[in-house]
Amino acid sequence: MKPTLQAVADAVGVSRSTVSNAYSRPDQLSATLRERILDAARQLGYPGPNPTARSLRRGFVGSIGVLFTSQLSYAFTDPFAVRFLAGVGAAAERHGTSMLLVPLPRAVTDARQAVENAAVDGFCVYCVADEEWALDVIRQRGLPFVSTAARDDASADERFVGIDERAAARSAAAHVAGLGHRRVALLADSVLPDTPAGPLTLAGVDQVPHPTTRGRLSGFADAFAEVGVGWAELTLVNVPGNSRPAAAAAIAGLFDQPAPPTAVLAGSDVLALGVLDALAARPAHDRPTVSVTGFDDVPEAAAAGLTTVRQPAEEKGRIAAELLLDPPADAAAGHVLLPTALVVRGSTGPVPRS
Amino acid sequence: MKPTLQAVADAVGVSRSTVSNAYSRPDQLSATLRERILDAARQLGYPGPNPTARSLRRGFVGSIGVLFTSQLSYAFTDPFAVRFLAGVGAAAERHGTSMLLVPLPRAVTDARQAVENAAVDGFCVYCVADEEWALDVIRQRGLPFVSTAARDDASADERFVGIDERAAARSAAAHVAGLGHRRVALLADSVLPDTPAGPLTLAGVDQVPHPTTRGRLSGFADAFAEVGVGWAELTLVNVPGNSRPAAAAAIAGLFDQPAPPTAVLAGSDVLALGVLDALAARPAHDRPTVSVTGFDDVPEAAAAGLTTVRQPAEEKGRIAAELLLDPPADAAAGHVLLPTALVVRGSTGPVPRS
DNA sequence: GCTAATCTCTGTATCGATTCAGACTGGATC
DNA sequence: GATCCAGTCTGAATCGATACAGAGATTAGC
Repeated sequence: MKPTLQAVADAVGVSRSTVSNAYSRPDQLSATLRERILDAARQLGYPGPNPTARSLRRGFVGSIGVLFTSQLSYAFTDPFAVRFLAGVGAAAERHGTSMLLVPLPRAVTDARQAVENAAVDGFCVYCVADEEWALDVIRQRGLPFVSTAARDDASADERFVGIDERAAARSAAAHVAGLGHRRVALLADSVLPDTPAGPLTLAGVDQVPHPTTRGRLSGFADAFAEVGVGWAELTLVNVPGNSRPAAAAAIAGLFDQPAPPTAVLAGSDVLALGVLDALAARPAHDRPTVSVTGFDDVPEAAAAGLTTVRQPAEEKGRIAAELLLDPPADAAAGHVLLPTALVVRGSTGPVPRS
Repeated sequence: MKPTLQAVADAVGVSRSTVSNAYSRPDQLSATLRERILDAARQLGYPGPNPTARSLRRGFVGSIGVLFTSQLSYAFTDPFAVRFLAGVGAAAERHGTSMLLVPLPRAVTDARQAVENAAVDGFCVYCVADEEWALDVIRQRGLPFVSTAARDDASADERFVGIDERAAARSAAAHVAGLGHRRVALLADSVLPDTPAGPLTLAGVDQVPHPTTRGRLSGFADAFAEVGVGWAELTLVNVPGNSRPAAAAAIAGLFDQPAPPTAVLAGSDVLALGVLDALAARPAHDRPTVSVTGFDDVPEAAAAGLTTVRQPAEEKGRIAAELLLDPPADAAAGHVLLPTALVVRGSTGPVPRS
């Protein structure tokens, strides 16, 4: 059994308080006594104050949680998420705070418990799916949090960092529309929960539950509405999961249809790269010329020559953590909108004449 | 002030124990009473048992620490580290355990404190630099840990997962030696601590403090010793930090020297890619033909056509976490050696005749 | 009908520290 | 010589739960 602080106190013949002070408040006792205590502690093999006990008494933990509403391993697979984490990590480092990555079980009840049991002082919520229940739990616990997806019902004092998803998506779509494309497919991850991969008919974009996805699809639709292409004329394709293979599989059949799309607007670079994969997989003589756009501008996008919308990934993570760890006095400053930019590369071009 | 478990007990008129049981041991009380308690808790806004208090009493935390003996942001920059983390994450997920990423301040005293204060049940130590002090602290705390770098002084019961660095490196070097290269540069991250970038003279490879680096350099040296090229004839190049730009900067001057190396063996893919960057940065007419090898086989390596040594990254992370969370009864099983494979791609070729 | 087993629930001890009001000592101040 | 003060150290209260032995009430077994 490891000795406790009490054991050290007994060994030196001082009170528990004094030993505690030797560790946490050196100015509260004479240097000589402090040395004596530290020596005794070394001799006894006292590992220093127990972090958990300390947290309990102090009322804070010294670590922030990062919540991915999906598999934890996903967080490391998605290049955008990784860069986001890097940003959070940089801020955490600056504040001497640890990051707790909490895996969420599939079952909602278990997932709620996971959030309830996380020993953290606050959460950065990186949203990849519907997260409302998670925010409920966090609020219930009375913990501060920063969200990265704009929600309609967000109260004014909720901290947020993100982009104008709709405007950003619109810029990409306007570029494609400007190139003359009118037969267009929109590709998104988990348009509706538990829906199979492939084309999907939806009365309107407002049916999409996930705010980020809804925002991007709205932006795409906006740009095409402007050139006279209505929502019903756009092909919406669902991908279950944000991965290249999933996107490739979901889109594959589309190009063999009577009037295939001449452009595919994807909700993320990962999906867009999957589309490029699907195209590359076809024999050269049967490979349609399709314009493809992504979203995020992950490192791989540049290498693949993908036209995409850039958003500052690390910055997003860094600011999310900063907002959490060092909340601005002004509530308005707690709502940060980051800039985006359309990055045009080789993956988009004019409609081929055929 | 959030209500405590006691408050709920009072509201319902039962003992604290019973409320506790309602949460943690539903089988210890009648279903009806349990419902009554949970209802009251909801009404009062009780956030559920305080995770810290619970951890203190239970004696464990439910999370494992991942220790990077370097900047935390590095962990997300190095593709190999990211894949390692993904593996740890997958295992953590399986066990319902969280991962705590602990940033380490530069100053050793502060860094020690960070490890002392981490609320975790054990550590996966991903080594990027000398870690001996960290292991000391962990041992002192009496926490279990798994290391990924083989150390000479490791006691038999210490858990470990890694590769035979020396043999793996040797395979790469043997390939290059077989192609006829004799003027060769070895590139490694932080050969000696706090040493400037660039060529470095070292009496022998045993002077390198970091076991992983030492292992790989030894392997390189082994292969060349076999074809009659001694340690002194090899050019050792130090890179401060495992990054492409750093590697490019460190190697840049080398090709303008009288008898430039015809091959560069790098201690990691990231460094090797940096070498390729440095070469690509030169004007075409002044670009020497240099064989380059890496180590790890990160995703980018394939795209760049880099010859490298593959080691299973996620597997390493997964097994590290498994060894920690589910220790094998047999001590020998706690020491896992993963397979490696030489992957020959376009970045290596015969010595050009000039 | 009596003992044993089962089900619920309670009370007390405990996890390992931090906090804060105050006791004590030995100068400095006037 | 009384007062004040700064510097040290102590003790009791507290953070918010869980563990475990055991008290009562029921049910089961024979």
